[in-house]
Amino acid sequence: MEAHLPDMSHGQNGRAAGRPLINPIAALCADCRPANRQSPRTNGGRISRPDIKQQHIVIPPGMDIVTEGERSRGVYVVCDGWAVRYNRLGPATRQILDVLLPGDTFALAATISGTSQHSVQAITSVSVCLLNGRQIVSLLKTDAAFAFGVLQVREADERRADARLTMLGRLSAGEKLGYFMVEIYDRLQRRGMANGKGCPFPLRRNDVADALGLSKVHISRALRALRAQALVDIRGQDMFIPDVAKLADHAGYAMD
Amino acid sequence: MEAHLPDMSHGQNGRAAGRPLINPIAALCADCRPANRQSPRTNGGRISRPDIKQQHIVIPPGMDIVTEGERSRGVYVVCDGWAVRYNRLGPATRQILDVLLPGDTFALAATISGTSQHSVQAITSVSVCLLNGRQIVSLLKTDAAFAFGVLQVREADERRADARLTMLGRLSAGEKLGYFMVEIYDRLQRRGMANGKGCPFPLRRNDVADALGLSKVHISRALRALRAQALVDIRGQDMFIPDVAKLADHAGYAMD
DNA sequence: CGTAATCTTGACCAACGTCAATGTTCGTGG
DNA sequence: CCACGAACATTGACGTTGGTCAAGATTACG
Repeated sequence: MEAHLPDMSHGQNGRAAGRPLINPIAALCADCRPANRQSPRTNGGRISRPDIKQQHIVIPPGMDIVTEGERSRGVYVVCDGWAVRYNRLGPATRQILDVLLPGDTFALAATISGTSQHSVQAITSVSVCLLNGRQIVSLLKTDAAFAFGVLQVREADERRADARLTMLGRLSAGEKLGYFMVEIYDRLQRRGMANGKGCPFPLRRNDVADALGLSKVHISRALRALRAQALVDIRGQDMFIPDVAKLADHAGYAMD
Repeated sequence: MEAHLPDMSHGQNGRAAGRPLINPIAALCADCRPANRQSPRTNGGRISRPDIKQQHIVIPPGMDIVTEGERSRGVYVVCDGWAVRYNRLGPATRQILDVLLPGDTFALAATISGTSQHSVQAITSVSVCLLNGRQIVSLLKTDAAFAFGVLQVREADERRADARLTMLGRLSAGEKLGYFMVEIYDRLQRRGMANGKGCPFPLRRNDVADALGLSKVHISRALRALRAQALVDIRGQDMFIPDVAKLADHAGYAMD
């Protein structure tokens, strides 16, 4: 696999490449989110609006934060920990749609449409900030700059989703696994949550399998192959990537 | 496969189920789009804004309308014909991300971020309306109701993308094919472009293969199996679905 | 009517899934 | 500190799905 999957960067305008996109919804919770404190950039003077009611919740590992079909309780910001967004297809089958990392938001679509179309499960212990859905919607309907900022983040998410679809459709198991891991590494690295050689990785083999549409047994085999090529390794709750560029190249992941 | 994939409906609020979401961008081109004329519902009095410059273009089958990496030329509305949004992974490999039908829009993300991350190819002869990107962006930045409407459509698209990811990851070839066809039928039917038993289907086996991550040979085999079960048939440029509910059930597609 | 493109079919093969046995890790209580 | 059990991970053996190759059949179109 030589060709590269589409660019995953968050560059927001050709001229502003390199500046990460600020999520205006996550910014509402800037005071409570460690990942935010590290990038106190401009966001139109809208850091921390006291009029949006907030509620902090800590969810233990394995528990669902929102469930498919349930009525929206508001918009969530992940302050700490990892979660996954998933769909269930049967009692023993699920597809993980995305991994949610600190600084990500979820359940906006559910808030706009009324009910959630997917579940979100805590992988580690997760601390979230719940924002008042009604107020978010009214802000979106009246504040164009806010709505535009959210739309920008949405479009960037859509690119990531497109790239994930491409890799699910066309890569081999080993490439999928490499792609998945380097994508997570890259996202964490941009948030200052990775060092040059690795980052946390609390997902189980089963979770990885559910994200890539493979069996957990095959994840073991594919990982062994990647390990043998010194592309990536998982030890305990952490992943190590000896040469990020090499892994990205192997998986067709465009870094910048 | 008994369980259903997530609901694809465009119901915009629990209370407003059944009313299709209006795409505010497509509405700017209401006067030129057949599919729009059939649903002259309220969209805040914003039907047809003469101040957004428009240009009509007809693209012959097989030609790219936008190309990955190229600078945005504006936002497009499909007035007539079919196109596909895709990523190329090599000279002989591509992944189709979505099928674009009359009434759909594309290249908004490219307009917001500067360059396009994917290509769009005409399947049939396609007639599009090109809207001025700068003016769309300035409208998004100043008109909150407009931006909110676009965000709503985006969220609905994201649901469809989530469901597609789920099916790509977890369904068998036959289920994927059934899902793909009934999804297209459903989308056309909502736009009044299908009768009770079928609809146009100008895609080649190769296109279907590229959309589902399968080989074109296997598409033939899977189609034969579906045909044998009287679930769906393709004859020439049209598809026929004897029993839509039965096919939807087979593929785990949630109709309403 | 002839040529090119597309579609179908069969034969064969590689990738991945499933099952089941064995290792490993980690938390818990003695 | 050690013993135990539960959850998770790895490995091997084997079956199935879907890919590849190549040869006809069909369709579209000049």
